[in-house]
Amino acid sequence: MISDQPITSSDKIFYLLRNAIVEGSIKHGSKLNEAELSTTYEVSRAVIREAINRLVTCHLVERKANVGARVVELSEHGLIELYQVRESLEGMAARLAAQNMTQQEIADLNQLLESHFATVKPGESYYQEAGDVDFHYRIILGSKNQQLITILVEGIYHLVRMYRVQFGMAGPRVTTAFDEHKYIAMAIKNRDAELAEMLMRRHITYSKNNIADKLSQS
Amino acid sequence: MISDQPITSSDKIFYLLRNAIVEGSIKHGSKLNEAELSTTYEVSRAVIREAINRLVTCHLVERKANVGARVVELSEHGLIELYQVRESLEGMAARLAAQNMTQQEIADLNQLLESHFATVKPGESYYQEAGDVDFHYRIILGSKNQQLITILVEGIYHLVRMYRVQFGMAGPRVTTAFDEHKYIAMAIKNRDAELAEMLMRRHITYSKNNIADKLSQS
DNA sequence: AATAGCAATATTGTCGACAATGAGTAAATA
DNA sequence: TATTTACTCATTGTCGACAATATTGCTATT
Repeated sequence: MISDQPITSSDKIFYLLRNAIVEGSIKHGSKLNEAELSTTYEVSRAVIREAINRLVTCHLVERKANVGARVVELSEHGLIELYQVRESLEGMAARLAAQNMTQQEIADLNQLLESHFATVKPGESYYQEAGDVDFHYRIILGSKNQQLITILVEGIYHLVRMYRVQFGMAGPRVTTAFDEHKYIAMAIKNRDAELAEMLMRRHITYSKNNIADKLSQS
Repeated sequence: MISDQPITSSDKIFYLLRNAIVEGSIKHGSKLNEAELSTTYEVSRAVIREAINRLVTCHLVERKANVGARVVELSEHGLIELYQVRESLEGMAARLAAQNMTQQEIADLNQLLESHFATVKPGESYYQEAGDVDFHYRIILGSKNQQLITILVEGIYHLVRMYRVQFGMAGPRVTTAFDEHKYIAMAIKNRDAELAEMLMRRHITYSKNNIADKLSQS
């Protein structure tokens, strides 16, 4: 799979801004001033506008006519909504993955889990961050449903990452999440679409509740 | 709910183009030439670009750097994928609607069904077109999940309509679809989220299969 | 002092021109 | 004749300036 790297100016600015927004160096809810960005990044306003439009496309930014663009607001309520959508879409992704992944892809998925099991120390948060995302991505791509892949990879997942980073969601749930992943992988291996969907939905519901608990404490 | 009408030039062009694409007067898969559109609609290329970007946002158009924008291609395979996503998202919408719709909204929903039942003659395709969409919209909005609403109303549904129009999907299934709607509404009225989701998923699966059968005949 | 209206300013929307890139064509070479 | 290469043309990307709109701050009036 050849990934076309950023050729155009707007591309670069888009990636820069997206990173800044996800990482929080541009705060959520803040306004994006075109002229200002234009001078700081040393490109024309047209480029900035183009980049902002692409940010709108992935739901990281909202724009009002004649008023301007703002980074989306983050809230506990918004996070719940996001996870409800994830539950629905990734459940379907798991179902389709059980039907459509090749034997090779399934083997790779299991190998990924084993390598994680080997390297991860209990209580370490590495797994949650990189490994978890990796696992979910493989299943999403394994669905082979382009519509689904686009919505999740280009739309939802940057928002998910934004919440993870800015709400500081790493923490425990490492080992339990690992087991959940294991069972999902097993269902896929058995080509049990029903079960794969159900387990994935439970997996996401669990982590939603886990997050909601944490937030209400703080 | 106050809907802000098209103020800006790009707005108008966006709506015009979207209509033309959905209705098929701009063919699926065809290229969008910026200069050409600019002269026919008598606006600058900037507003055309803006409009095209918004079409990209609702997945009706795809753009490649330095090459240009094309209307998405329609195919039987693409339609199946679309309906899988609908099944997943609208299932969740029905679940949430059962939890979140007000008593008033539920009453209105039932009244809508009754008025359809009164006016619709068997074999008439009116119901499929307007009534079906109306029913589904109410449930989507009833979910009260903004993320979900945006994805479906701004993204998926224009594509659905595009397939409906251009693949000529009206046909029968009127009366059976009506019954399915009735049972979904009942589940929502009883606040049975589980059942509402299940029935909605089945409803969409049925119509997917119905369409697939038709297409393979022709 | 509070508010309404108005003027000044800041910001976004739109425009036409130029630069950069891709696509198509014809000539040149093997 | 097939293939490569250089050139031309068509199309998209980027720019700075101007127009239209929203926001802000001031003044006047009650």
